[in-house]
Amino acid sequence: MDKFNLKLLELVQKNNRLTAEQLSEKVGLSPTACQKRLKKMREDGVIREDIAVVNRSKVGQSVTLIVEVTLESERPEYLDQFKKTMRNTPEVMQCFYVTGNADFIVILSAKNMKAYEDFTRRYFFENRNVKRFHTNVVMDEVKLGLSIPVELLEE
Amino acid sequence: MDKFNLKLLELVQKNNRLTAEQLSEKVGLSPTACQKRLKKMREDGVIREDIAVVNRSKVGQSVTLIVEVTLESERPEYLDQFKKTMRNTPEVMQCFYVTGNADFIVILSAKNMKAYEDFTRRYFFENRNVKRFHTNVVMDEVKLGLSIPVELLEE
DNA sequence: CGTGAAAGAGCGGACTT
DNA sequence: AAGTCCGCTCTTTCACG
Repeated sequence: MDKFNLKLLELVQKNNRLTAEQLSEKVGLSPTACQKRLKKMREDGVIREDIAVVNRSKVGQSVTLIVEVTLESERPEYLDQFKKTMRNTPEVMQCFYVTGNADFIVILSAKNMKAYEDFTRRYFFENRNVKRFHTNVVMDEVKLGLSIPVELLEE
Repeated sequence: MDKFNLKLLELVQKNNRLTAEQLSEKVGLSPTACQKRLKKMREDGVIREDIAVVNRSKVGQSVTLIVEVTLESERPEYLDQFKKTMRNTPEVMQCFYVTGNADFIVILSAKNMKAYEDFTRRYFFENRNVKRFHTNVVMDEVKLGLSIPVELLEE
């Protein structure tokens, strides 16, 4: 993790379709060196995945919700079961197991509030292990990213 | 937005480095048709960006926190000021303005708890407009994505 | 890490349905 | 309007210095 790799990460976190040549100009290495480094970071799992981000509002997904979920029991088998369900549920974009008042924080996407109501029925009300949940409706996506600022990274 | 585009979106949301040929096999169109469709979706903003996702734990960012923030005043000028600060703060990965108990939900990344403590001092305790905040420490990133499930999309 | 050649992928034009 | 085929160009890849 030297400054070249950090610079590469900074760039590809914003845009992973830059060519090796474009990267090389900004990084100060040869194109091939950039590619070799990126390949290694992908193999090592430093770069976890390369994805396209879709604009929700352009594909009929107009509401985003953040739900705090508390389970009846925090026994491992119930936790794992809940995690598995969240992973396999398409509406769920993100899910975190957390300390604090709630057990899970779930970020999900829906076509409209009716669709979310249906979701709560299926996954929360009909799940005996869900003790309670509290819904926050997103009014403004102030900032939305998965990127890590290079200022915070270490060599 | 026909079924071909939806299939393409499904694929590139998981991996945008697939070649046009690989896509064509799964989609059932020619490679060129896939490229043209993707190009158009990028131009139209349906695909918003193409990014590499970095594994935080491998670059010295070991803790993720989800914070519910309540402001003293919800007057527009204060809201906007807080939003602007969040957008410009590198530690903040995501920030949502929400209805519910809190005003904002902030997802942020830090090197360790000490670094988060410093963060709270700077941005929460020293901000007179922050009435209270509640921190959830992420123990497990169960699911982490910005993707939209294709099952939910409409043609 | 850089160079250079070979293989592969992307891009655009012309033609077809 | 959209898809396919084909050829050119740019990119990636890999062996070697």
